[in-house]
Amino acid sequence: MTVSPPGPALSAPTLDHALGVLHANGLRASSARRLALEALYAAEEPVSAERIAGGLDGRLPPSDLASVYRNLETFERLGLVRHVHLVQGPGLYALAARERDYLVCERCGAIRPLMPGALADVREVVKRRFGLTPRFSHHPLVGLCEDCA
Amino acid sequence: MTVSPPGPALSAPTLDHALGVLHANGLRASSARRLALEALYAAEEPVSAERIAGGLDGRLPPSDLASVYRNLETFERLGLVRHVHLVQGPGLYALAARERDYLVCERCGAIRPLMPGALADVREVVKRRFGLTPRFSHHPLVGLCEDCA
DNA sequence: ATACTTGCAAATGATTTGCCAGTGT
DNA sequence: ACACTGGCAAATCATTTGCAAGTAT
Repeated sequence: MTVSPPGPALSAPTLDHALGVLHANGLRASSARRLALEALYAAEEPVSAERIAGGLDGRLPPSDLASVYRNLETFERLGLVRHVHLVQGPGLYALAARERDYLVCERCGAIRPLMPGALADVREVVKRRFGLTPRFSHHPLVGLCEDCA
Repeated sequence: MTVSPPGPALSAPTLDHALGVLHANGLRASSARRLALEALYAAEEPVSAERIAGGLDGRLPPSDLASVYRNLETFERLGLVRHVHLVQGPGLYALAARERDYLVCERCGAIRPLMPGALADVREVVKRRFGLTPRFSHHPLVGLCEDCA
């Protein structure tokens, strides 16, 4: 067990770390996988599989969409990545370390990422009262924003 | 303005009432529309457009799926019907008077309809804190149930 | 060498759209 | 009559699956 190096290691392990996790699980570090991971590290916001396959609009070489989906699923299984359903449009993927809770307006589509913990008490109330633990990072809290209500 | 007759009028207006609303909006009481409404009145639980088109598994004559979707949209516009997205599977439709809030497990798909008001305080907290008014009757509260957590 | 992977095409599921013939009023 | 509707086929969008050819280890 090694000591984490300084830098963004804890909040968002490096690409090398991700490749290490793949290797540790008997999976290969193919160029397509490297590319998908690079895209995820490069993107500031959650991105769709389509945008990853498009090389983030040309910033990176393009790759096959079906493979991107397959690899994203693999990354999720390994705990490296998480995706969120923002109600309209495709699912969006981000590094697990960048996971966030979201609020979405069902009418205008406005998306609002929240600070970690902002919904902690809501989650706790729902869990205690109904035995269901909400994951607003996967299925956001949906409703009408002030402008649309 | 007439006085509501006794009976289930308020909680779930009759089929005749629904047809009256159509008429009052210059829309026709076609047989396809009658059928879709009959299915909605007959169904105990929210139903998919597909099931309505199938005549509720044969209980009623079948009709065209695309038309069912178009008519359900019309009914929603008139406030007669509401649909809910239960995360997996197609949208489910029910008479507006039968609208309910739902809890859904993202893993096993378990669906739990709630008593009216059960989430009133949660909705209120989210509204005050973030300006977003959740509609758990349209997009349920999603998370992990006790068995899956 | 030999699994694991990719890339491409085709299938899937839910819903929408175009269009013309049919029908309620 | 005449606009509103229905029915049917085709299109869309996001995602999945099958499979033969390619490639990391």
